Amino acid sequence: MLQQTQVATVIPYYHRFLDRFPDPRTLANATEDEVFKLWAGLGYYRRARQLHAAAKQIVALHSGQFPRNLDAVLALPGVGRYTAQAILSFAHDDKLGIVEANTQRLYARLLYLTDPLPWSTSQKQLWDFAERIVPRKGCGEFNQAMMEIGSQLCTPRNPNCAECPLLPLCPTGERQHTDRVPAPKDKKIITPLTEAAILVRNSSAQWLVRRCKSGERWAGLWDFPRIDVSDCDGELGRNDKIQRAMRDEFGVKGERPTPSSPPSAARRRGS
DNA sequence: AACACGGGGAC
DNA sequence: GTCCCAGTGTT
Repeated sequence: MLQQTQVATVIPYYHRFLDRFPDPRTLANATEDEVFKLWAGLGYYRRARQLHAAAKQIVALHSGQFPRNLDAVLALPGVGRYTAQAILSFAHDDKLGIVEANTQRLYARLLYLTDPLPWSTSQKQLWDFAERIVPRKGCGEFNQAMMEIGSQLCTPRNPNCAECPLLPLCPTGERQHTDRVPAPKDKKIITPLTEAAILVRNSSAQWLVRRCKSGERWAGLWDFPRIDVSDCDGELGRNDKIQRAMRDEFGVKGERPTPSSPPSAARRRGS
């Protein structure tokens, strides 16, 4: 859950999830639908599917006991080097380093690493550093302490170098170069997109939904019929494309607006 | 190496 | 608005 998601956001989901799925076997026996239900709203839904698959793998290959060995943990779906080494260092104090958002930024500054962080050469330097600095004992606590310094003091903007115990060891902080190390990421280009969602309800208050196709956003998830109308010019063009999509893509015969039928709010808006 | 994946927090 | 978040898997 914590992959690319802030701790404070995760906490309520985490409690509800563990309440329902307290161990790998319970999770493995659940349906995907129920797993998704407790994940809904968190985003990155692939993680839910992978966690479910990981639970099944733990039952199938490890008798329902979470594996103790690095290669076995790394082989779980959705578990990469960071997650595997975090788990084993926290849970068993294995002597393993970690690089994630917080320690990546902190270690880049301690190394005065000016290369872009996505470069494989940068990643290697960060992981080598992470593995080199961990103590033989108390490694898990050390890793979490580094993450805490990264998140509470060594922040992306305006880090609190004055209160940082590592300032004497930090060339970036000493030179006040925290605004250029690590190197700022390339600006993300946003492509404008306008979509229409079509809400169809029958007399039993059931709503029409569909499963998103692969290659499409939210592939495999359920959604209202939804189409890209970015290329449409004005309400008439949009409604026309929506009508066609309803018929051709979704096989639904839309009720044609007639002058006699009272115009709904949705129709007026062209939604 | 670059990209997709999601929703929200912080400023 | 903009940047970023306890990354991973795929292309």
